[in-house]
Amino acid sequence: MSPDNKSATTRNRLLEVAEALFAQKGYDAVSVREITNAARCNLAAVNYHFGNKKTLYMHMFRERWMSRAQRILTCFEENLAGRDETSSSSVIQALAEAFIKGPLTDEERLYHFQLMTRELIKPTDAFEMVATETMRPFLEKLGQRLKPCLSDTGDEERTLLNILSIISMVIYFNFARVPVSKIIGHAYDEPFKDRLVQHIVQFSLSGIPLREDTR
Amino acid sequence: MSPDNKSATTRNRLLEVAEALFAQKGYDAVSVREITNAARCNLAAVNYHFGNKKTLYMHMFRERWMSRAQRILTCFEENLAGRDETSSSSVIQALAEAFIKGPLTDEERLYHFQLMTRELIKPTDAFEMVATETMRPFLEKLGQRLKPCLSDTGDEERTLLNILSIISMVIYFNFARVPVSKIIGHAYDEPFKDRLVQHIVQFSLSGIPLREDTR
DNA sequence: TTGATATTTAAACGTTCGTTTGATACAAAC
DNA sequence: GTTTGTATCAAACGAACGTTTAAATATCAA
Repeated sequence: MSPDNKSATTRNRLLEVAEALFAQKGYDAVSVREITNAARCNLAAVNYHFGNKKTLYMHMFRERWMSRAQRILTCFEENLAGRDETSSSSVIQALAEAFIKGPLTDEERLYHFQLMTRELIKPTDAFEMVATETMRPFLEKLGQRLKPCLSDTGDEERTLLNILSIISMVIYFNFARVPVSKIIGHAYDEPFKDRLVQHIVQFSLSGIPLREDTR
Repeated sequence: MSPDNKSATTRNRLLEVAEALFAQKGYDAVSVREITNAARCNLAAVNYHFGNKKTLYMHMFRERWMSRAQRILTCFEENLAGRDETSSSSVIQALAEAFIKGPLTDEERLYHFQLMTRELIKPTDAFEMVATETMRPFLEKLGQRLKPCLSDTGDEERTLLNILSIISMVIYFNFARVPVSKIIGHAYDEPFKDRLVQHIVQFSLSGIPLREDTR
């Protein structure tokens, strides 16, 4: 093969279509024939390049999912670089924007969350890989950014729960786009994404706006 | 068949094991043979009682998932009946407890969220059914309870986003139990569930605790 | 007890699955 | 020109799939 002048090798096409199909349908619902047809190559190519279907899945997760997660993390830090890094609202806004607006196309973001959610429901070896190599470092970095902003309650667990709650909103408004769109009544266009980011920051900082007599 | 003296009929056993298997593995990963073996009946029983595999799935969702969602809703209202119904913290606590502690066994709750999450990733006809018959009425009821507590910002959309944010935490801390457990460092025992409920209420009411100079 | 109906059974249907095989094409190396 | 290694191909393998069939069995009112 020529070294890497063209990235659309059979191997790369396989990884690309495998990701789309596995994300949309799930591992068991996608056949090797479906993948190789979409990648315009021979049925045996999966076994030649990756050994078997399962190993193709693992390589796809490592070479596509994790590198994209890295792009989100990079985006988070770039968002933060242009702002006041010691402000809690800056950190939260940078986080929410990295996920909800972020460097990913709508399609990429959809696949990204579909794949991760499938792993959450029924973890495979890919989940362990992602947990140790991507999630934990990300949580650590996020914790380092946020802890200086939090009032020190002396309760490490509470701090973690607060961080996880922010993440829960970011993830929810990303992954449940279809039902959220239906409930709110319009699509995930750019103004609405801005609105969502603003809402997440505000909710994280002060919760829901209450009437004084109903606490 | 005798009317309903014993509920462990072949039909009911099929619905029961189908739910567990579909939740754990997903529709495509479960074979009819696996279901009928687990239900200790003949391979043809699925087609005799339900016509085909897909219809078994739909019946399972209607007769098991939705009736259980109803139990959660009932639990929410019972939780609320014993408290100050006009207090926002009471409403949020009743909601969080209904889901996180709730009337379901750990196994039931796991299946419940696994099935719903699979529908969120890749909706089937079951999702439409659940959305109109279960989710929308639930959201309406929750809105009626919460709106009197919220300061009237005159912004209907913001109110909806606030409600969805509370729901996002409730769902996240339920459905992502495995990674949350790993991150926090211990299991979902009763004290931790109480802790979670308390955290969700507090976070919803006032967000994260901040140092004054880092807003 | 009989006849009708409901349910269960073993066996087979045709299809699709993941994987393997052996042949072929095409480079660069010697 | 031959060798060597990489890549692709069509064809076939056995296994498992969802579904169908027809016979056997169970149930129960008349």
